[in-house]
Amino acid sequence: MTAVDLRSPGRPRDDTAGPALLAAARRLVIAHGYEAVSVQMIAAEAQVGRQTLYRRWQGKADLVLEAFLASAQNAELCHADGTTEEKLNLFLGQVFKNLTTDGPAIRSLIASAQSDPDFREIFKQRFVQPRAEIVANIIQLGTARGEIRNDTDIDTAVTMLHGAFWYPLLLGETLNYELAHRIVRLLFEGIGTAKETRNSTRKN
Amino acid sequence: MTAVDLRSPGRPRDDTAGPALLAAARRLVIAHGYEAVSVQMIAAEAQVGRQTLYRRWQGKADLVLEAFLASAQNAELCHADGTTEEKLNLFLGQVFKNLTTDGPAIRSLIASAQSDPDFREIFKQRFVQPRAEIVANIIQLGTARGEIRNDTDIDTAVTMLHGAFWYPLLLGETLNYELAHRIVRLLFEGIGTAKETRNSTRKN
Amino acid sequence: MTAVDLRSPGRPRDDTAGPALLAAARRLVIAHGYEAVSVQMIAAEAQVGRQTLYRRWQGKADLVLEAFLASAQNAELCHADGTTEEKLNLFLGQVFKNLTTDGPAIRSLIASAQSDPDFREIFKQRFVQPRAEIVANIIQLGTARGEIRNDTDIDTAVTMLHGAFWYPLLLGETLNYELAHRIVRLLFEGIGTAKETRNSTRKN
Amino acid sequence: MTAVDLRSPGRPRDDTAGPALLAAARRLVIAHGYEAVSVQMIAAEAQVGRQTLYRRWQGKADLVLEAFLASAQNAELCHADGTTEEKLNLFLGQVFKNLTTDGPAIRSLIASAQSDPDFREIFKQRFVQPRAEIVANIIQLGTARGEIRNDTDIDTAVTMLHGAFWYPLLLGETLNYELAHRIVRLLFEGIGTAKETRNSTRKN
DNA sequence: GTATAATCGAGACGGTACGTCACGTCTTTAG
DNA sequence: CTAAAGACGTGACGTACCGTCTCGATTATAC
Repeated sequence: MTAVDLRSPGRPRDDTAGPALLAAARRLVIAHGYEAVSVQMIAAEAQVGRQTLYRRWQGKADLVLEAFLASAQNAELCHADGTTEEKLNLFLGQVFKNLTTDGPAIRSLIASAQSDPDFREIFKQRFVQPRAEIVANIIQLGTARGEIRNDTDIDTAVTMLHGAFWYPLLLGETLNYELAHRIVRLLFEGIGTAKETRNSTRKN
Repeated sequence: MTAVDLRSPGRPRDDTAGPALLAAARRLVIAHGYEAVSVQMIAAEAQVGRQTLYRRWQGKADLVLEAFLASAQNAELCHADGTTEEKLNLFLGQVFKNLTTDGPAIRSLIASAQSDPDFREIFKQRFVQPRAEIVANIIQLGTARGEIRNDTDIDTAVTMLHGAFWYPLLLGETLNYELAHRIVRLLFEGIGTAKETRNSTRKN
Repeated sequence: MTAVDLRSPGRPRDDTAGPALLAAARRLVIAHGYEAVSVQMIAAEAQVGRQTLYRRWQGKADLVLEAFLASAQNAELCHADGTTEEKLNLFLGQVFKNLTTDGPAIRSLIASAQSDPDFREIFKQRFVQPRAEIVANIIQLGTARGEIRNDTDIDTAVTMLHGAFWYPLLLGETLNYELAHRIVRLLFEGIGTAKETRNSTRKN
Repeated sequence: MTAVDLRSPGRPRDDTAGPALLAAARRLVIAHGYEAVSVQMIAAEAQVGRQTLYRRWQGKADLVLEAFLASAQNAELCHADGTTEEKLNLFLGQVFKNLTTDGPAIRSLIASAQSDPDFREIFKQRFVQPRAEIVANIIQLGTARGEIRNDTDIDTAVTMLHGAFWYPLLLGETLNYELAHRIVRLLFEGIGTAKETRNSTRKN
């Protein structure tokens, strides 16, 4: 009774309002795209007052971002067995699957992210970083198992792997399993013929 | 001599107005970002009527896109001599250099591109495609010269190379020569150890 | 008691905004004329957002009309004593007095009214009709009192009396008491000499 | 050849352009109303450049006014025989007939006239005055013939007669022969009963 | 109980930018 | 020098959102 009750007086917030807004935002942005959706529409869809939204988020961008971060959260797992190549295939395949539904919306997001550095930072931390770490882990494990060259530049590899799907995503091209496999394949093999010259050229 | 005179009647368009608008748009968007710049401001900066802008472009997005497309146009051909790797390094280096100044603005652009499929298509055709072809050519030439494996999946290679800079660009990370080199290096070498197994696995 | 609370939810309209807009409109239109006054100016003069204006009226015409309708509203009374002729004199005199200040603005109004049938209808209902009824009442009372011929065509009489001031008003001529008296006089006497022939000519 | 040729050099004005513009203006204003017709439309309808219009008139109002003044010119003189009452009936009937077609357009005109004093003056001189004189003449002749009381206030009578049709015209009501007759009748008879008291009341 | 206080939906508020329209002027080539 | 054509700068229009504010009503704790 003493320290327990720190709740402020007054009517407590409606716990259903937040989730309802997130869901509404997701639905509408997927349906019509970020720009075409107004704060008004989201609040109406959630059957909530507009002020209730502003009480919880800074504005549209803030809300919509969270709506999709939440949805992308479940990109965990991937601690599957199999070779490193198989694991990367699996990872990329899953990412592609998610982006098939959310793609346009995610595009909308990264769009808005461009106009706001803070937004971009949050986006990186909560959306990009986790995925980068998964890939980094897979690759690192691969080097330990001898499937990945142990002088591999992991950061760059991660960058390329992700770029390989961000790029077509942003251009509105379809992401399918076949592309995923081709990307992973290429990443493993490289395009060069002169494999043995590597050590010498690497010097400088 | 008869065929010479195809000019339409009426006062000809002011040839300085278009470039002035493009330049003004570039300047302002670089300075303040896409969202913060209004059509009014651009017209005023260009010392031109607002209607003159609408006579040449659909709206702000259209104009600003072209402003940066034009600036990127001079990504000249890279018919430099040297090995394929050197050429790719050079290409990527140049792209990075351009993006160092225009990066934020380009980000603004691709942002807006997301909300409009038509816009995205134009963006692809005029900004992405030309660069993709340059890289494709370089690689193709490389296969002929034996520097690139002749079973290389060129499309995927191009995708990866571009993704490799779009990705950090959109995340607001710095693009420098060192990254360019690392990307090209990795693309050549691949990350896999089992180079000899390639032909067998490639079968399916 | 339950029926008392019919107020709609949401923030109530600012009761000062409407009158402020009307007053601003009146002031500006009198000062500069209808055409020279923009919606922007009126809103600014009233220290009110432009949208607040559009929330209450269809547009400039609508607002300005009401601004002058309101000002003319106080043309009620006239339930003065006296003979019918004195009452008509009083009525017409009052109308003239009002039009002396508002004349130019009213002209602006009826001007715009011509281009919009809806506008014209409103104008009739709220500006013309009430006055017509006042006059009709005065005349009807006059017939009961034996001051007006009981076979008088009241509608036509009303039309003539009003036309008698609309006409000079629209032509920009001054309206004074003397004119008012002359009109009423003429209306009473008629211009014909052969008063007794009336019944016979009336037949056809 | 010497003194004869005072014509200025260069291409001569196209004499058909002016009339074509007037006709086009009349047609369009009758069809759509003054406000809805743009200078552009008139020029296009007349198959003439826009500048050609501005070379001959100040602007739309100027042109349209002349277009209808010209059309009204043929309000021929009504030197018909018959009693004064018959003549006034005939005159008013003709005016009403003209206004049946041109009414809406004339309304548009007087509308615009309100915003421009010069315009209004021209309108009065060329449209109103001639008709006023016709009526004045008829009445004057009537007094000579003993059909009109010789102490009649002619100016006021003229004003009332014209107001009697301007008023319903501006309110968009139909003008027909029956109304014309009722107006003339009322004007002759007056509405008062006490005809014999006239001379005494007239004193003051 | 009765304050006090924060929440809720609703909607008006002052702003700002948008894209359209018409204006009257200016600038071409052709006659 | 005029003609047709049409681009030019200007400025008002009405619409759409933005983020804030102000209501009455509701729902909790605190006295």
